[in-house]
Amino acid sequence: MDLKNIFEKFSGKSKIFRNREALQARYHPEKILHRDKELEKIAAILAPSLKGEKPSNLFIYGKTGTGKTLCVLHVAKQLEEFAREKKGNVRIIYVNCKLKRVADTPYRLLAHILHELGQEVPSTGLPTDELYKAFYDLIDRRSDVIILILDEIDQLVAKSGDDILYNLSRIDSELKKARLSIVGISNDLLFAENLDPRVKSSLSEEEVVFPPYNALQIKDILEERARIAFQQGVIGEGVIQKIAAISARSHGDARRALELLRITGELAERKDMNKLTLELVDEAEEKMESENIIETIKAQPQQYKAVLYTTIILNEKNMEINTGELYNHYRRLCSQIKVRPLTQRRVSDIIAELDMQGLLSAKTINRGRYGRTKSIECTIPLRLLEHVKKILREDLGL
DNA sequence: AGGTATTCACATGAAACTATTCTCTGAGTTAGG
DNA sequence: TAACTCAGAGAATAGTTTCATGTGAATACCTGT
Repeated sequence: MDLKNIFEKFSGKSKIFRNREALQARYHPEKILHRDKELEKIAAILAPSLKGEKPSNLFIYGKTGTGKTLCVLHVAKQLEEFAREKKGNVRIIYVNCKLKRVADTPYRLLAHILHELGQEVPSTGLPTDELYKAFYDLIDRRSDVIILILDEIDQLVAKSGDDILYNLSRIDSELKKARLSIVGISNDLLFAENLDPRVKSSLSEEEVVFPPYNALQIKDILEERARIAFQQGVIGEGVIQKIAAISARSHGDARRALELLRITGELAERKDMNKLTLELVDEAEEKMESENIIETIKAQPQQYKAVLYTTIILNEKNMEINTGELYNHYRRLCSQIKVRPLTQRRVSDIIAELDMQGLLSAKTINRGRYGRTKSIECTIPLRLLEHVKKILREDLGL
């Protein structure tokens, strides 16, 4: 294989891409399409900060890939710039609560915020109260309006409860000079339902809901980005429509649509073609799915892999799998690979988690006199099964 | 036949435990004056 | 005597285990006809 060829292909000017960045999730386009209403509403809600008043707390709902984060950051950025020109004191802190080991617990969230504000704090060892105090002292030194954006806040609450939100909203009322308002962003539309009523009422003073994009809107977005990302004329007839249709079918996720477009482009490039075709879209869709599955499997902890492997094996034998059966075989596997088996209680949870991740499907069924179990099925597509088994065997040391 | 009561095989929940990582504190130790 | 070392107490967190309680329909068991 001539590596030089490959490097040349990638370093030289691409026949396909002009600016690949434009299709990446973190890319911030200048124009945000089909979100005028939402942008205006958010801006209107946050605007009082320019006068040094505290904006209402704001809650933003919408499924993944509906542009929530993008819009909020867009408004925030402009607000901050505007405030700087007018010598206002608006500070914006953006935190993504989902990031593992960054901001997914109260302590870490506060540590992260303090870090953003320029104060370093040890990663563990201190009582959380100390951090609340540090945060309080730090922001109350100046009479700023602070807008705290908590992205994927549902993840945080799911993991560590809503105490943090309560405490944060209380901090505001204790501040003497500064003002703190909170913008929460959530993928889960029902998120606020099981929140402490006090937190709920104080946090969702205002709400903005982001509806999913429809196929036409996604088409516009794709076209806009494609104009930046691709060389002229490389996109074949109907390619964009097709991608838009695919993603509209699955709740209008623009992020996935853009990813699909990018992968299609990459396939074209790798195959040294000079046009994106409909067939490539199909191929890209399949590739995207495969990659996602393989990645999530590789990222599983060992015990999860063991559970998954047993289900695959049992599933292949066409046996009806329930929790008990699975657990017995799992134990056998554990002794084979010399791993201490977990309790059934725990395995039951692991099954539920694998179900959530879509690697298998588990339905609880009642068989009356014969008890109650989960009927477990492996949902990994057949074409990947051999590959997956190989990976699992290797990782488990079989 | 119709109506209860049981029973199975787990599910689901809550609390307690274990291990790891890291800070803080104060007692004891050391080196220099 | 000031600086340093080091063990022990506390925290936060993840991942479990232990203990306790819940579930819902297929059966077993009555009951009166």
